[in-house]
Amino acid sequence: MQHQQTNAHFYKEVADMNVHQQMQYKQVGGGDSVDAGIDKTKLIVNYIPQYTAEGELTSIFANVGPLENVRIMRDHRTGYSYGFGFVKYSNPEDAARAIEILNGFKLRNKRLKVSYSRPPGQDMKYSNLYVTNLPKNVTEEDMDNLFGEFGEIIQRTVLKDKITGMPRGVGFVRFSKTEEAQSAISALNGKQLDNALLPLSIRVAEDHGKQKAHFLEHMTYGCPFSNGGKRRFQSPDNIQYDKSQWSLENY
DNA sequence: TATGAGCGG
Repeated sequence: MQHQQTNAHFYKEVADMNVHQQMQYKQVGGGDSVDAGIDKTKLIVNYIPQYTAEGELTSIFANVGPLENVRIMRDHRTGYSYGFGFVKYSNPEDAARAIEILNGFKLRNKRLKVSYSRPPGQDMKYSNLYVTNLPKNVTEEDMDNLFGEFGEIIQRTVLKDKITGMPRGVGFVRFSKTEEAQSAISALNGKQLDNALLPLSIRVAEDHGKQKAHFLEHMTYGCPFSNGGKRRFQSPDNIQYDKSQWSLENY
């Protein structure tokens, strides 16, 4: 029984993640399964809160080692953040450590997900699926069992009624690859599940992100409280966050 | 009928 990691704080962070995140973490930590041709200095950061500036992300990631580049992806007109970005380190060892240390890092209302960026040109388009007519007692685990055989599930949610907390029979499943999502559609769309009133309906989810960015652009247009027609979201570099939660000296 | 933000320059 030998553990490589001895840091209790880090274990707690991992324990707080959901099962899928832990699987992903092990995969990255294990290395072999995702190695083929990836740039070991380039990371993708997901679940970046709105109103996070590049400077703030830099101040977090630069604690691990020197950076080449930090970028948060935004709607180019409104500046509305898509909630993910890229961090490039000078050294691959630092990038690996950043995954270990900062994956799951709590930033305001989110937990950052830090992982290696995929090689360019790998196709993830149309890999997010919108599912309806799920059984009313469906759980996240049921979703994993139902969809897991068609590929690597990146993320899934069962939408719940805001008041009762009961599943609404609606959910999202995001696969790693286009063809995985496609095969799930072909196999499961129209399938009658036990406990469900109607046959499953599965479609590629629409890209509401762009729509929302566009909508918000019109919100600020001509609004007396907007900043003089400069239709950009403020991304202050001086947002405070609680550094006490993640002292790097422990690592 | 639809979340939160999973792959750019």
